[in-house]
Amino acid sequence: MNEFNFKSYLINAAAISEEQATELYDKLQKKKYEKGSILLNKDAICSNSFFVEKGLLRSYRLGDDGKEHIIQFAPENWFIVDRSSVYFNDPSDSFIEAVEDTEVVLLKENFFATANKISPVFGQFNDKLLHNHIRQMQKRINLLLGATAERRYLSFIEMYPDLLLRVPQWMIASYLGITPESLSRVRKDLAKKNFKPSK
Amino acid sequence: MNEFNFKSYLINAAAISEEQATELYDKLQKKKYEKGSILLNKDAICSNSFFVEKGLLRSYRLGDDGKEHIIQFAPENWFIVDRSSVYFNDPSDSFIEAVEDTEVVLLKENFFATANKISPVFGQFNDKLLHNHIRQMQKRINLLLGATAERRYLSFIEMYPDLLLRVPQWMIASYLGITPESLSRVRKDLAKKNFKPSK
DNA sequence: CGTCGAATTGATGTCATTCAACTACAGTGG
DNA sequence: CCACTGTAGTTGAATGACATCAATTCGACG
Repeated sequence: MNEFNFKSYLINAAAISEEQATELYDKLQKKKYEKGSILLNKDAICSNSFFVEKGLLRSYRLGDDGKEHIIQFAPENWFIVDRSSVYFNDPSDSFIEAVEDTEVVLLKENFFATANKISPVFGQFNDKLLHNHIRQMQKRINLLLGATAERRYLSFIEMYPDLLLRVPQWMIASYLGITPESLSRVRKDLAKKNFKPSK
Repeated sequence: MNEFNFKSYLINAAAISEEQATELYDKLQKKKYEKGSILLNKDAICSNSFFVEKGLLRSYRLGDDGKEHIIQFAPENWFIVDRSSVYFNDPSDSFIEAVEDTEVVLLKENFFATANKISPVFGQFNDKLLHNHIRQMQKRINLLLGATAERRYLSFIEMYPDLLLRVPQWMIASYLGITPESLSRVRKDLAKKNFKPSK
């Protein structure tokens, strides 16, 4: 059993009883992916959410300029999914890929909808996830609208300190919307200014 | 009765029966705001959603640089709300302001939750609104990550052609994350390239 | 008619990109 | 075990996109 398994997540974060969580969890499909493998391809219809029990995923898309833009990272205890694709049944415009060897729980598109019939707690919890997602996206928009590369990077460190050590620098740059070269220079400047991300 | 009233919106967009819609609608509070008035202040807790029946609202926040960044426009038939503030009971970090004289329907924070008890259709509809919101935000993030000022502007025209004529240019610039001067130049270039936004 | 904010234009500055070269290092196969 | 290769990261110089600052024009409204 993993340190971060979906069952204890349900109990703790979603306030679901241990019996219900156990019953649900045992029915769910688990899967392992090797580093570098693709969990969702562009143009496919996303029919699962993934809950990460171990490892690290990322979702990204190709911009009109042909460059990768990283949408989200998902380390342990996070969900990742193309919600638009799931909900609207649209072909996805993004990829999901394993950054490390990763173990996930697969949640079919209707997981929360059907679980909601067992207990309304699930519906409420999904609602909470949606709102968290919106809040997080809004923060990101705020940063992209106003902040310099340096402030975006600092805010990234603050929000995802654990990822710093696990994600290659060029992916962080891609997430921030800058080039790897620029990020390298930002880091150099910060070092000069005597900044240490406690690593 | 307005051309765009919440009642017909409920019937058409939310697939709610005419009787239920009528019953609900008559209980709801309506309000008028003059151009320039503030519907929600920063640091206040947002306790309403607003549905615009007539006029135009915008929400915006002040960046760390002290500049306004526009988060959203809401013309007729749109909702506007600081969802994070409503859902998490956080003080809002944004403002909502009337760009034109505007008539709104006020939806208390628990409108959909309580309406859900009348019919699950309301819950489903709110879910749809949340997913639409997420999809729209994702599009915006994609643009901010990759696109030049010009492509952002073109995409704005495509998505909100009606707003072009109603919103002052500096607000569009603010929404796009560029300065009014830059937008002016972008437009000049487009004009030279013989581009006409069919106006 | 005079005032004020919106929009345009020009000159200049700044931040980030681009392109290219170079280093460091991990993985591969001889 | 060592050379070979490819990818990540760094650095420099030139370029480009957008910002800033300042001056001017335009148009709405009292």
